Amino acid sequence: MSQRKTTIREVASRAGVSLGTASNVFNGKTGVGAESRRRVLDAAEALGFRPNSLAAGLRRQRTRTIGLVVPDVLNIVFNELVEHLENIALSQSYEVIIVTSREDPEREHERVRALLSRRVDGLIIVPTRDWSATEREMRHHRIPVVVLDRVAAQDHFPSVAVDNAAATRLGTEHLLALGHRDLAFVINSTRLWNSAARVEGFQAAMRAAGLEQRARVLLPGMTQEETRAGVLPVLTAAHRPTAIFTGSNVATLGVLRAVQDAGMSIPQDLSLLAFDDFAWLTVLRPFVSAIRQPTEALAGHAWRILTAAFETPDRPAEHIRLPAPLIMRETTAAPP
Amino acid sequence: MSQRKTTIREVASRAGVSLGTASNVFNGKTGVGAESRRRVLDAAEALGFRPNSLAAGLRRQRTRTIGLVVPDVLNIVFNELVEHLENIALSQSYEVIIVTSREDPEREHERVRALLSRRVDGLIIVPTRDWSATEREMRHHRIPVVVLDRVAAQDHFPSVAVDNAAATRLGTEHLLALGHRDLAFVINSTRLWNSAARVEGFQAAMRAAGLEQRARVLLPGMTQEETRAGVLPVLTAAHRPTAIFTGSNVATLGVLRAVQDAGMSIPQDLSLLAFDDFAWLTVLRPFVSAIRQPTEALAGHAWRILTAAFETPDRPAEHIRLPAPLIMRETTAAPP
DNA sequence: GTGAAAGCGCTAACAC
DNA sequence: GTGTTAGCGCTTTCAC
Repeated sequence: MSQRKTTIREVASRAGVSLGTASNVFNGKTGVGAESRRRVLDAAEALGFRPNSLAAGLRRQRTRTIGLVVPDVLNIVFNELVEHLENIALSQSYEVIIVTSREDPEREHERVRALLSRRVDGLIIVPTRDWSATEREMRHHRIPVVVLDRVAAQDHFPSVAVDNAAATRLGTEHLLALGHRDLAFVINSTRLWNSAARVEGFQAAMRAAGLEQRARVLLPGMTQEETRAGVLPVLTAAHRPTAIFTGSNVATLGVLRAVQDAGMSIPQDLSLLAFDDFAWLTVLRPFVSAIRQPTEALAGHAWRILTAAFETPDRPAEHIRLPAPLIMRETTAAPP
Repeated sequence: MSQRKTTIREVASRAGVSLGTASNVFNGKTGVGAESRRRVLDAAEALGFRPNSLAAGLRRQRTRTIGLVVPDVLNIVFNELVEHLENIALSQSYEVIIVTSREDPEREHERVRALLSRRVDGLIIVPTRDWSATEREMRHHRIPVVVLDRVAAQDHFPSVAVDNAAATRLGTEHLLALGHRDLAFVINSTRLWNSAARVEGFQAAMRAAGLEQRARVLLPGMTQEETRAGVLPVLTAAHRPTAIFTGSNVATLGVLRAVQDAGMSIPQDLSLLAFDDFAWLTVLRPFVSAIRQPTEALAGHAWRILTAAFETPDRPAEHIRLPAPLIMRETTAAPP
């Protein structure tokens, strides 16, 4: 389609210098005469020269590109992570290529292979439930990797996330202090390690209060619609919970719909505490109480660890866990 | 950092065939013996061969990659567009590289240059307010481009968007039919062509009703916070509007905050109609009436036009305008 | 300070 | 059906 792009060779010849000198100019190498430099830059400008990063990457064996694998790009938490990571990358002249796994292990594996083909220098991944094939691939290729958000108890790769168990323990204690005894924790699945940790924190707090048999855990599914359908019967049953703690924003949305279907009001009939906070929760009623993930700090750590691995490939894996603050708003009150 | 990756040459030698034959296998070329093919595939598997797409792209002068430029990745409309475009791309073995301009013309220009350096085959862009430099760059490089969402009256490049003026005209007529006479249209800026069209539709409907002097247009700024600050005084003034029509989701968020600050209730004190619809609008109260953009159809058209340009570089620019349906919910009622 | 030349990994043209 | 070779555009020695 497009006619041939101008090459560094053409720039050099127009500037009357050798190809090597032109290359040195574009790479900020010292030892190029001021006059030559100026002429190269002028020629590049005149010709609209855009260096071919394919060729540069091939030759240099480094692309200054990192791959970012997220389950999807509609989830606010991942959005924020992407946003921060891209800003950091740009400030250090790196590029980031975003791919999505859609919670599908096969697609995840395939997307990672595509990233590997592009010869990214490193990978930051929010893994799916079963990412063993992906993980094996990454290890085989000995590429620096940081696991973000959906971390396991002990990952082979360095990892960064919030302290999920501590966060839900704190939230549960808050609900307990309000007087609630029948609590339900709603989350998509416990096959995600971070979800499992959230459930654990909930159960630990209930156990500590001597309430383990009233600690219900609902696992309605990965989608908002499944959550709605799964939670509705629980809400309308005789012994219904007086408070619900949702473990993800997808679960929160599903529960809100179920509450709506059940014709209940929050917090009069039911208290609600959500994991993940964002703008709409503070402007439409009721203002939902939530646990906020410090996405900017998470992104910062992930980046730091990844780039440190570029310098020192065999450094021991760091595992960062950050606290997540609880923000009380209108949806948490004493039980009816 | 990483030791050398395995190359097609090593695969070929392990399979006992020539480099060219191995290449033919990976590119699905006909004319390779079944036996050779099998051995190449086995060798590749055994060695964990990942073809270097930098080298392939360099040689082939095509990357099967398209660049997608969006203002940011936190806006739900752009998220949906990204999501759909990535799915379409994948289904046709294309890759998409997403970059964000953050509403900054310089950053936009710089990001496009990066995309050009990567030798993407084509570009889909949701441009910033003043993208003349970016546009010039694209034209200079003669790369296929499709302008998405933020289209002008007559773009040089093919464009796809909703029919903004028709959508706001429809919405305004609805508000008028409810009995409102004092309307305010709130949007971030009219420097975006699509915003200008939305304002026009609003004004056209007001004019048709003989109400042009009561048609206020508020331009509080690009952020949610600026919107809140700019709208609040209007809400608390003596002659306040009885209905507000917001021209973007950023404006909607800002107006909702201002309404909150003013202690008003919707729709009792004020009606609200929003441009852009999404999940949270239907689950938190009040359920906001909105105009929904058909993002999947928009993405589909953009893709179709771009890939058509790959085949036929000089085809005349198509300009698609889709209708956007109005979804009435709880925030629009008769004036107080 | 500058230039010549090799080669990164691959595809495509061509010879066999 | 298979092998050989040139060369995509760049960076990087290494001479000068």
